[in-house]
Amino acid sequence: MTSQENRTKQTFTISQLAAQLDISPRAIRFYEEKGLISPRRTPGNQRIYTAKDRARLKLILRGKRFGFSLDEIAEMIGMADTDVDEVAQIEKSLAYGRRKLEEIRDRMRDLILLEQDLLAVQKKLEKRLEELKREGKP
Amino acid sequence: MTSQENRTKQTFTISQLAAQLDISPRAIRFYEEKGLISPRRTPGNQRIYTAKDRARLKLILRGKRFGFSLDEIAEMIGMADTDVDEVAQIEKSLAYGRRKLEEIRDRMRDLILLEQDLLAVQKKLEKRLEELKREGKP
DNA sequence: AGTAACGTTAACGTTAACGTAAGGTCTTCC
DNA sequence: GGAAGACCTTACGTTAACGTTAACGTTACT
Repeated sequence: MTSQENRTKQTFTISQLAAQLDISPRAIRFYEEKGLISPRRTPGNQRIYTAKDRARLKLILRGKRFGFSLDEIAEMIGMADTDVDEVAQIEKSLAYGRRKLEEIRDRMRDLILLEQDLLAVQKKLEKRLEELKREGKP
Repeated sequence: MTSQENRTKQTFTISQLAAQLDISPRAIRFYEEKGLISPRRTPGNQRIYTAKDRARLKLILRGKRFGFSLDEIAEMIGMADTDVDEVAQIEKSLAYGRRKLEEIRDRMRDLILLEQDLLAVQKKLEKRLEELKREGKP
């Protein structure tokens, strides 16, 4: 171990994290601008990300993959309106999160429907393909 | 039945459909520009939507809710590159659709993870809230 | 201590997915 | 048949989520 290497307190630079999560450093900085993460800094002002920060980023990306906007995600994880008092803010986030959980359950069902839709489309395409092939060489 | 009312061949105007699906007529026209739907027209050039068109729109909206872009959706349902020959196009769409189906299965798992993440966030928030309340009135 | 590789902010550019406004056409209903 | 209301196209505006320079500071290595 060179110096600052302590298996539990693994930290990353912005580009390391970006590579791991397959996004750009710019994207990560952008999420910070939006108030979704706030990593600590080195004395030289460079960002340092902990495993927790990484987990949060993964959550953000997951949310994104389901079409949630960054603003929505910000509310879900309770980092919005940091100017109001904390109790009110936390209660707001809790309520928001509960709504989003319901939404997620809806989406589960919806996802199944999407799957069925796509399966139906596939069947039709396969059928049409067979017809065309029969036409081609009868 | 007044005249053109044939329970199976229900048709809709653009604004009727928009209201049903809770989107704007402009959005529907936009999807058409993108090649996602192609409703028939009246002699006077107005769009008429069938139940099939409606189902397709629902599919589009479902796809959107999961973060698929309109271009991706276009490929999934087999309406892209209408200039190449049909067999090739259909095969392309089939392959694309299969990939997307896999993606959907991944997302199922992912959605469960997102749910767990959010539940974890909720627990933390609740805990923090209790702390704050204990502080407030000890 | 020099320098390559990486990091920082600031500011402008880009793209997808519509919104909106203008000006004209259809349909419907009296 | 004429006015209201819905529909049409065209075209420019808007917003979210980054991408892309530019101009400069920091870290790591030799």
